[in-house]
Amino acid sequence: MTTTYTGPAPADFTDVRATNLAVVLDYVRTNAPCSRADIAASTGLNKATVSSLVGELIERRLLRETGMTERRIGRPATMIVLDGAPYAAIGLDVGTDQLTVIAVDLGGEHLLAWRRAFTGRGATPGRSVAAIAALARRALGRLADQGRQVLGLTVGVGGLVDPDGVVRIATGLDWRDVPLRDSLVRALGAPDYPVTVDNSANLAVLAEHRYGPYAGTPDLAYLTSGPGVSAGIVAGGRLLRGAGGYAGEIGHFVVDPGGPECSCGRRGCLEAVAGVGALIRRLAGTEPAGDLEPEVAGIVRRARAQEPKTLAALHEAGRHLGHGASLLANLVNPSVVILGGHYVPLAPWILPTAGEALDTLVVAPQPPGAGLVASALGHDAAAVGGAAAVLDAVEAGRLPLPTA
Amino acid sequence: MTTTYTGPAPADFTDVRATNLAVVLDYVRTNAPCSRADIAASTGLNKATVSSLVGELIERRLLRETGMTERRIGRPATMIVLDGAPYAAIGLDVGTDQLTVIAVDLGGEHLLAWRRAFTGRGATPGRSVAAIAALARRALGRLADQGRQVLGLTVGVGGLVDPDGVVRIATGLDWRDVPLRDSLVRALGAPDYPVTVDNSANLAVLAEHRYGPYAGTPDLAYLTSGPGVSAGIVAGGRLLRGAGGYAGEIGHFVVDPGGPECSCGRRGCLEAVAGVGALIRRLAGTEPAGDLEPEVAGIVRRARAQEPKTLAALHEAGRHLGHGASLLANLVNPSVVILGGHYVPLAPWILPTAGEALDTLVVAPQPPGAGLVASALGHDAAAVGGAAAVLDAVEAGRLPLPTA
DNA sequence: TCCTTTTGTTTGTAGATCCAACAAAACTGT
DNA sequence: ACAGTTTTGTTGGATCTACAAACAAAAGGA
Repeated sequence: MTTTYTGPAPADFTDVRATNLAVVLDYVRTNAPCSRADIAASTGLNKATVSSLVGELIERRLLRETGMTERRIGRPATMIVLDGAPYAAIGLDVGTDQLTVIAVDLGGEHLLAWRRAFTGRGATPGRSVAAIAALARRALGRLADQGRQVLGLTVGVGGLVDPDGVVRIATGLDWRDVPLRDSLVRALGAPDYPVTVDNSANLAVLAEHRYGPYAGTPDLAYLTSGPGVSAGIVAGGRLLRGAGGYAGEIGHFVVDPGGPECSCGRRGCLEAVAGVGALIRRLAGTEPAGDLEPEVAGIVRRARAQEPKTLAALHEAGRHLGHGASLLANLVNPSVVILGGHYVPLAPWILPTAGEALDTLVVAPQPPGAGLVASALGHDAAAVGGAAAVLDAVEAGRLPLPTA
Repeated sequence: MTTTYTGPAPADFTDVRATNLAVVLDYVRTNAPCSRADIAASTGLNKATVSSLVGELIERRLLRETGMTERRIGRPATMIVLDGAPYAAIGLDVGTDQLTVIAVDLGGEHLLAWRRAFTGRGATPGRSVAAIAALARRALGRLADQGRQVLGLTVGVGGLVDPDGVVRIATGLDWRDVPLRDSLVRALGAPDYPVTVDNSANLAVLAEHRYGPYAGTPDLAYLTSGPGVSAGIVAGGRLLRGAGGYAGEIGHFVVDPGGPECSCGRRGCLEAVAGVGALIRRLAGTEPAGDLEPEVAGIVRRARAQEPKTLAALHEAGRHLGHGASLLANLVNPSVVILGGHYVPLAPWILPTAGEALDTLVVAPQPPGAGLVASALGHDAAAVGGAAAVLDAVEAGRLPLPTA
């Protein structure tokens, strides 16, 4: 007899324990090194409870005591830090022209960061999946050599990804309905850690939410461009996924009905007027294929040289991007909209006009410092975000087994 | 010593209890009448635990046993239902031309539904607040006569409302920075139940989420028009508020750059091309002031008579509205976008073109039945949503005191 | 009349937090 | 040098809650 009740889930002692373990873990992550007394005072948990929680986390090798102590009056505190050694979280980003894999420990320290050339478009999905799995296996091997237990692997793809890890549409890769998660699970031999697939922009905003200058801000939006334009949104402290997992599709929002033609058949989509691919097409005259980075570097060079045509194109793209950002700002009201991906090197020329457009189009009163900023995390944001997603899951209660 | 830690909140036994009380309450609400055994079987809670929880809820007069029993083999069950008598939740919507107050019991049964003419524009905010308070007092008096305890009062306003209940901007009322919540609390004599203020569209989508045909769907968007156009979004089962509480501002999204002028100074805002106010201006030729309902009724009459100009205008408004809805669909990916407010009577002529526009503009694969629908809740949605907000708070743990 | 079935309570157990008291380990002052 | 102060972290007991299993209650069926 299957129950069809889908309302709120009942709670239980293990939930209380899991919640409080996560609270302690989160506190140590953001305030390390700290003492048990600090944790108790700041979180409101009882000292005895904190001792018990810290004890369990040490036993599970998530935390570690250091010999460090502060020179103060009173009994010296035994300081607690995250235990960097035993675990690793892996994020892997599938770009059109390269694969990026990043592994971090609990504290966010990079354990490895590899890039590999990759021909996303042109190869069959099967070959691409094999290449992705091969890179993942290499990273897994390295981490196994270090004696680390893998907490999870999250793969980012620029496209529509459903909750089962099937890539519905990824124009940059020419993929349709590719069951990436299942394929990877099979290729990696049905590992015991969770393997998930998500949209790259979703992962990038998770990276910002955990490691960026606005870390912990409950409402963030992230706007990025590979070949297309896509948004990731954190609202109320959680990733906004939507009913099918397809939230954040801003690329085909029409900002300029008379503008250039878009790959979707319409005219003046945000992607077509302010996407990095479109910028390259307009400024370099070449069809953007393969690695976009040198092309972007070329644009930066010409902008630095004050080339009028380049500056004008960037300013106009900025205006349109500000228009797109205003949509996010008005609909979701984030504390800040972060520009990422290839926009970051172009930010000095894009941001002024984009910020101006945003300010005139946003309805709500904006606190000072709100608005539009460039990401400080660099190109690996999506891969880092994949690792962040794994750590989010761990902190949400999926703790690794004790001494497993 | 103020703690500055803002991470996840520690849990406690009382949280477990509150959660499980809410689970039982929610189950009975959606499955009444039901027995203790039903609850245990469906929620997974232990029979003994359910007995304890139901006992407490009966003691607090939120549930009630009925004599009813089912004729089956085995010991007959004592059926449980929501206790309709002791409590009331009040929602009050402030329109430009009328006030609506609704009171419901725990089960959503309407206890009263009053409308009153109201001159929002023109009167000073002080006078308007006095009128709102007067209507609330009348409703409170009626409920007190019935011996009901008030669980809360939520007031909806069409405009930007910050988390403290200050109405930052409400163009329909000509308000700026009106501290409505504080004023009401004072006018009602600092009552012991919570008084809150929220955006009308936010409340309307809460009403849909609780009482509409899509009740319980975790991702919903609501698009409504008074004089302006505004959206309310439920994402991941929770209302999307944003950093400042200003989410859902879709009215000044530019859908037609060459279109008619908008009150905001730009051209072709969604509000200016598809707002009900703009429709009236175009079709009736009159400046929409005061009650919009008869004007809308006039448009419906002319549409029924197949008047070409009216039909064309509605179809065009529908196209633009579909464009606006596509933004919501692409950015937030709700299961469905619900058209509310004055759009409901116009839906037969708006929906076809709007749905068509939406379908061509939405990027994500849509499951059948998704898309655009007209609200089934009627004009009182925002007021009902105010009451729903109160009940949400109760079910989130703010249970009334036992025998208070 | 006895058995079966289902309901709801009772009784005891386990787990987790909290409180208060205490022990431990430093610094401080005479 | 030594007691007093201050802060840390642990220990034992009380409390609260959910759970499991046995049991009592109330019907229908044979």
